[in-house]
Amino acid sequence: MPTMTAAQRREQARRAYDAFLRSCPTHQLLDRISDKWVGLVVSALAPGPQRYSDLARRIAGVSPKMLTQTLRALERDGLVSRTVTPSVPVRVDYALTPLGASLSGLLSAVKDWAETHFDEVHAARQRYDAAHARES
Amino acid sequence: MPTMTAAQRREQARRAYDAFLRSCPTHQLLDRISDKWVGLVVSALAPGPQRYSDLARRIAGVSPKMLTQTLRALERDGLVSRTVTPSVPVRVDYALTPLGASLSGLLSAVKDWAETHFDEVHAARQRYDAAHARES
DNA sequence: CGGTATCCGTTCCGATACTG
DNA sequence: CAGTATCGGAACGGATACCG
Repeated sequence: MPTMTAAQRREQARRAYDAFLRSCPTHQLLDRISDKWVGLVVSALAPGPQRYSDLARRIAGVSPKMLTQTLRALERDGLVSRTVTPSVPVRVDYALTPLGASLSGLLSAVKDWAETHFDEVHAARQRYDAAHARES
Repeated sequence: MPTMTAAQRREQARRAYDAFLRSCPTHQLLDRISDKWVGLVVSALAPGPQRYSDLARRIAGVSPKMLTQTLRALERDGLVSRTVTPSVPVRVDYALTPLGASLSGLLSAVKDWAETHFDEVHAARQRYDAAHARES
C-alpha cells in the first residue's frame, strides 16, 4: 500500500523541482535579466553614472516604485553601486559595477542575436498564424 | 492652457513606452527565453528530438498545460518543430529547428556567464543582506 | 530630491477534470 | 498518448498619496 496519494507524489515532485530551479544559477540570472525594467536600467547606465531622476527621465514610463525596486535588486546582486552625496538636497548616483558592466556585455550578445534573427522569428510567426487562422 | 492633465500626459507616455517595448526585438526575445519553462524545454531538446511524454518526464513538475503552452510558443516562433505520426496511438515528436539550435547556443552563453559570476553575485547578496539586516 | 506605503486590477500558473 | 477546458489563489505591477 502506497504511503502517498498520486496528488501528494505530484506535489512533492513539483516542490523538489521548484527548489532545483531556485538554486540553479542560470535560472536565477535569467529571472534577473528578463525583468521588464532591468535591461533598460542597465543600458541607461552603460554610458556612465546617472542620478535617480535622470534614470526616471531616460526611462519614460517607469514608476518610482518599479525604478527603486529594480535598482535595489541590481544593487543587492552587486551589479549597480549606489552613492549618496549628503548635500541639500541629497544627490544619489547610480553606476554599473565591473560585474554590471560584464552583464551589460552579455546583454549585448542577446541584443545581437535578437536583431540578427528577428526577421526569421517574425516570418515564422506569420506563417504559423496564417496556418492556424482557419481553425476558429 | 494645456489640453491635458498631468495624469493624462503620464499615461500617454506610458502607453508610448509600452508600445516601444513590445516592438523591441531584444525585449521580445528576453520575454521568450526568460519564460519559466522555455530554458528547460530547449535544453531538454538539445540532445535530440523528444516525444511529448518524454519531455513531460524529463521536466519533472511541469503540468501538461504549461508544457503545451511552451511548446506552442516555441513552435510559433520557428524554434521548435512538431511532427505528428498518425499511428495508433498517435506519436508526436518535438525537435529544435536550426534557429532553435542557434538559440540554444545563446542560452549556453548565458549559462556560462551565470556559472562564472555566480559566486560574485552570491557574495554580493550576502553582503547586502547582512548590511540591511539591522534595519528591521 | 529621492524615495516609501497602500490599494487594487490584471495576469500568470498549478490543480483538476475531461477528450480524440 | 497527447493534449484541451475551466477554475481559483497568488503574485506582479501601475496609480496614487505621502515622507525625510
